[in-house]
Amino acid sequence: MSIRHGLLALLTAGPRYGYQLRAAFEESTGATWPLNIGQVYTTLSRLERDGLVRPLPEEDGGQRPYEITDAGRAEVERWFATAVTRTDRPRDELVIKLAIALTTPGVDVRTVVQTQRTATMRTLQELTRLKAGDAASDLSWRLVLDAMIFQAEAEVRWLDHCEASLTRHRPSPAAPEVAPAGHSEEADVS
Amino acid sequence: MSIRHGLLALLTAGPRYGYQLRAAFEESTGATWPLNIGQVYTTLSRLERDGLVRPLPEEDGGQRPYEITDAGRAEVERWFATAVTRTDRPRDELVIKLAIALTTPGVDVRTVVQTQRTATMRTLQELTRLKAGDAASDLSWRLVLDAMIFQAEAEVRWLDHCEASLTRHRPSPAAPEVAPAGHSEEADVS
DNA sequence: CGACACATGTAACACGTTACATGATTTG
DNA sequence: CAAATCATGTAACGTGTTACATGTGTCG
Repeated sequence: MSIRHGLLALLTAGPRYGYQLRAAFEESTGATWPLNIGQVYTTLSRLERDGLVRPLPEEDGGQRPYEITDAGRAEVERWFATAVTRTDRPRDELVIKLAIALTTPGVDVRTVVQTQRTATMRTLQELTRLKAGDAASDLSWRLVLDAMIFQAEAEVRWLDHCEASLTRHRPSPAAPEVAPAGHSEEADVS
Repeated sequence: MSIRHGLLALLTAGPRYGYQLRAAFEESTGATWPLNIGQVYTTLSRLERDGLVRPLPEEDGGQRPYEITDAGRAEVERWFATAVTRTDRPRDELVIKLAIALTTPGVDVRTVVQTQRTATMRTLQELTRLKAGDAASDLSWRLVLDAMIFQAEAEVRWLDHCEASLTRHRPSPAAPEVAPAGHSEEADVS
C-alpha cells in the first residue's frame, strides 16, 4: 500500500497527471525504488475506483490530471496519523531464510550468513559513497538514504550476532584450516 | 517469495503435507508472521505448477504429502547461496511515508515522526518482554526475535536522526508551549 | 525526416491474503 | 453425541510488476 498512499498524498498538493506523479514520487524517495510508469496508471485507476481521486478534463497537451477527493484527503490524513506497526510489514526474506536454514539439514548456515554479510557490507559501502556524492540533494532523499544505511548497519550487527549465537550453541562442524573472513566476533560498523 | 522458498526449503528434509509445513514454518519463524493455512495450499499448487514439488499418493488419513523435485532442490540451493540484495526488498512504507510527508504541504512531519517513535518504542518493549519470557525456545525463533529488535532499534535511531535533521534544516513552526515528548535529541536505546 | 522524450493506457501475471466449504478424527 | 482439532482445497480479491501498443511534440 506504499505506492497507493504515496501517490494519493502527492495529490494533496494539487492536481497532477501520471508523469508528474512519477517524477514527484522519485524526487522524494530517490532512485532507491524506481517507479514504473505503468504502475502509476494502474494505481490511479484503482484510486478512482475507490473514490479517492477524480479525473479532470483532458488538457490540450493530452495530459489527464487527477484531483484528490474529500474521501482521499481523509485517507491521507489517516495514513499520516497512523504509525506503521510490525504486523503490517511484509515478511522479511532474509530473516526467514536464516531461520529456516537453521532447521534444514545439509545447509551450512555459516556460509549463508557470511555470503549475506559480504553483500550487505558492499551495499553499505555503495550507500556511503552515494551519500558523500549527493550531498546537495533534497532533504527527503538524504533521509531515505540514511534509512537504508541504518537498516544495513543493523543487518550487519544482526548477522554477527547470529554467527556468535551459532558458535555458542553449535560447535564448528570441522576445524577451519583458513580463517574464513577478516572480521572479529563483535564487529565495528560505525 | 519468502513463503514460496521457505516451504520449498522445508521439503528438503523429506515429504510433508500442508499442516505439517505450516507447523514447521511457524516453529522456525515463530509467531511473528502467522501463516494462514490456505496460503500453504495455494503455494503448494504453484510450486507443483512450476515443477518444484510433486504430490505423493494420498495417505490413509487423507493427508497429501508433497515431495521436492530435483529442480526444487536446485532452487533451494540457489536460494541459500544468493544474498538478499537491496533491490529485491519491498518498498519500506515508513520511509516512503516520511519522505513524502516532507514534500507535502500541511503535514506536520514532526508529529508523524513522534507518533511512529512512540509506536516503535512500544513494539520494542513488547519484543524485549517476549525475549525475556521465551528464553527456552528454539535458536531460530530467538534469532528472529533478535532481528525484530535490531530493526526496531535502528528505526528509533533513524527517527531521532530525522528529527535532528528537521530541526537543523527547518525552524520549529511555532514556539512549543509544552515539551512534546520526554526524550533527548540523541536518544539512548541500548 | 528520424530519433527521442513525453504521455497514456491495457493486458497479463506474480505473490500474498482471506473467506468459505468440506470432510475425517479425536475427545469430553 | 457434540465440539474441537486436524486436514484439504477453492474462489475471489488486493497490490505490485512488466510488457506492449499507441500517440504527441520537439529538436537536430
